[in-house]
Amino acid sequence: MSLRFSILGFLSTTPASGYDLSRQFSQGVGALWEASASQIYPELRELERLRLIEGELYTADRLNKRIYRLTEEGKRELQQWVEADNEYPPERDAERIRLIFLDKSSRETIRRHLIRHREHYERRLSIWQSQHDGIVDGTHPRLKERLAERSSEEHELIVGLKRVVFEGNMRRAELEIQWANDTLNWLESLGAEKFSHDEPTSVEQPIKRVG
Amino acid sequence: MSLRFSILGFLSTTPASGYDLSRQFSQGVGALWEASASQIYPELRELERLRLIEGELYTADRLNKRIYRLTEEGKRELQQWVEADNEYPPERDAERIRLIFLDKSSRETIRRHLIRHREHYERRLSIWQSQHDGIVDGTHPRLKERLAERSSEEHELIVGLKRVVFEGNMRRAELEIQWANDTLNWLESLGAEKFSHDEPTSVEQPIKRVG
DNA sequence: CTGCCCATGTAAATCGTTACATGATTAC
DNA sequence: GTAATCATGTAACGATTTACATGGGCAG
Repeated sequence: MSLRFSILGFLSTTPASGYDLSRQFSQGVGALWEASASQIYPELRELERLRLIEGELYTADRLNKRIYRLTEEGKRELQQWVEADNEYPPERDAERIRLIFLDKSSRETIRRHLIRHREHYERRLSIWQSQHDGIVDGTHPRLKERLAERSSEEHELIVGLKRVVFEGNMRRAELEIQWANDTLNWLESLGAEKFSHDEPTSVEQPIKRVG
Repeated sequence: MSLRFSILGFLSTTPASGYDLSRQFSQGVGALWEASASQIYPELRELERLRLIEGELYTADRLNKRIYRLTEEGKRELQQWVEADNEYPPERDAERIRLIFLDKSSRETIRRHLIRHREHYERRLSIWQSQHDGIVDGTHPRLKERLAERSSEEHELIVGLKRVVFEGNMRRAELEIQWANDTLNWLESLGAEKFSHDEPTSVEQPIKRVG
């Protein structure tokens, strides 16, 4: 159900077309919830059928697009969902499973995994960082819209909630990067000569010079 | 495919029945990869069909159970998978989405979410902590088995990999707990009197006394 | 006139959850 | 005897991915 409410959440700030949403769910909103176009279009139909959103055909720019907006019922359903207790997903971490069973592989292979792990979270960090920055410096376009229709005493809470969310995610990414570095250091510190079926190195492949 | 290889990984240490596996995937292994019995039994059949595992009927204790063990082909497939680059799952975080849109709710509701978040990770922490402890103090039964059939020079790496995995997860949990506390403090620090549509209080529900 | 972005989808397959079903053994 | 645990599943549903399909508008 979370895709449903992520869409409602987005539309609670501003109306949008399916295409707008599919771009947002692979970029902006995608920093917290990713979804593909082929998921979004059918969900929009279903949401309209349930009268939680209403679509209006928009032909002003000569393109046939449907712009969806929240209904009052949609607002109520969204509000109910955001307040409800979250059900945390089951733990499923493929990279940890790989590491657990990487004990028959070369140091170099383990190193590669840790480096890729670090790189993955460096990319994540930069995404979350840029979202965060847009929020605190006031350039985030939908946040602006959202603030515009709320009283100024509310602004600190509205901005603050979004800020702490992205700060939390940045801390997650930083942690993964640090952990990967710590683990790389630990790996280095292990006796380097012992059982290296670490690919054929210069030891295995001496350059034979004929005198 | 990760369930498949999590099962192969488990069986690479010790043979087990479907029932053994389904208990493990909701307890021990479940600390990294959770799965239900209804997922595991069909997957075991498929793995047997692919000749990656072999089942043997075991009736010694008067119960009809099938004990599965890895085939040589299964070992090779597992090794290949653990070394392969991990595909990180798309970002999908329902609790973050809720927080982002909780800006129309009372402080008390937001507080409740943060407290439940902290509690969730406190439970996770205790699970990961106990796995970790079993690994470093040498009481983890399957780790013992795994070490028994490997040379003693390998032991430091084998134990170390499992240790760093659970240390990493503990650090994740600790981070979430700290973040939740920081965010609770921030929430407290916000002017407490402003716009509290903090549940219907005595202000909204004055007791009307007929004179 | 070609390729890219806008715009909207469908179909098949995979993966996972929830609910249900069944029977045997063991502990109280 | 009855409840818990052992042991193995099936069926229906829901969520997601991947691949494919189609057509209009716009810039070089």
